[in-house]
Amino acid sequence: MNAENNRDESLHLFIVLSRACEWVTAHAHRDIRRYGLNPTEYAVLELLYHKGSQPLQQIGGKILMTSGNITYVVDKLEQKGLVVRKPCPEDRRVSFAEITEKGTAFLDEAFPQHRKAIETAVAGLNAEEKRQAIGLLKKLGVSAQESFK
Amino acid sequence: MNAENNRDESLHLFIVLSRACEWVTAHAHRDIRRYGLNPTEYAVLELLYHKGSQPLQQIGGKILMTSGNITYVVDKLEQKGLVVRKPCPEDRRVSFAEITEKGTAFLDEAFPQHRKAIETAVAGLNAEEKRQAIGLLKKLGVSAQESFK
DNA sequence: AGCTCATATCTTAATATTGAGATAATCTTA
DNA sequence: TAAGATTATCTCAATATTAAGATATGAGCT
Repeated sequence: MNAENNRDESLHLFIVLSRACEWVTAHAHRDIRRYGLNPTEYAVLELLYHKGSQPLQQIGGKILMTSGNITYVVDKLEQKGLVVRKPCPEDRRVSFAEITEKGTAFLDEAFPQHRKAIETAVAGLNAEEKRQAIGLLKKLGVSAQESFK
Repeated sequence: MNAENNRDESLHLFIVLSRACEWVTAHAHRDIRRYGLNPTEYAVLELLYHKGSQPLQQIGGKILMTSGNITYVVDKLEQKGLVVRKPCPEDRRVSFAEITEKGTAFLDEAFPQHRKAIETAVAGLNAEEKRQAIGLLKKLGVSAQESFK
């Protein structure tokens, strides 16, 4: 393999990666809209549901988002009663976002449906192919993150 | 493998797919901003550069975007002198977007740099792994698109 | 304590994107 | 040919997101 082929493969990889992600995401977003949330709101809510309370800052790290947008999205979720802010006792600069009972009840209902939508979206790969894809994508994601200084 | 493991793998696949795409895209976007364009503008410009003039409608199909946004983005590119609208002689509802000389000269310069940025972003996989990933992602993307009725 | 630097959140204005629907041209088919 | 359906673009208001920087806290040092 020469340098030129390698070039082409890199771009090609980026294209098919983007496509696959767009279309699987299209399934996910369509599902989320049924719940009256936008994708960002859902992503934050699910993060809190699965990982517990988070400082706003860390939400931005886990879901790629600027700080201004985090504030905005958490405001929205707070208005809907799905999330509350809790001041951090050790560091008064820090606010935690915490899911409310209403938020938990909501995701208890919505999450299994959401999971089904994702299963449908990725049904084009069989179990072994999924396993392979996971391995390759994990490696790719980690290295791309690390080389993004 | 039972149904439950399969479930978990689907979600897991979606997560690593999203992550990989986010981080590779982060490289691409950072590169694009150096040129004074936003990612959508760049995507439209590159489409015209590589595939020639396109009806606005078809731009929306190739880059997932709503029609209102296509109008807006093509306006922006037109203001910057990188693109012009050309009416279609056969169907007067249709406008083509066409890249200008200035736009072509711009991408002659920018595209090789952009390609390098992508190469760096995906350098975590070797040639064989890229080949495998391309195969799996192509299959996944096509099936996700097809099942998104 | 006071100073400086780094960090976390928030504010605000500018920009980007969506969603609904208006407008106008083409196609279909009776 | 005329009516209705479809398609392509555009308009515009509402919403989402970014970018820059303001504010406030904490940590380390003297």
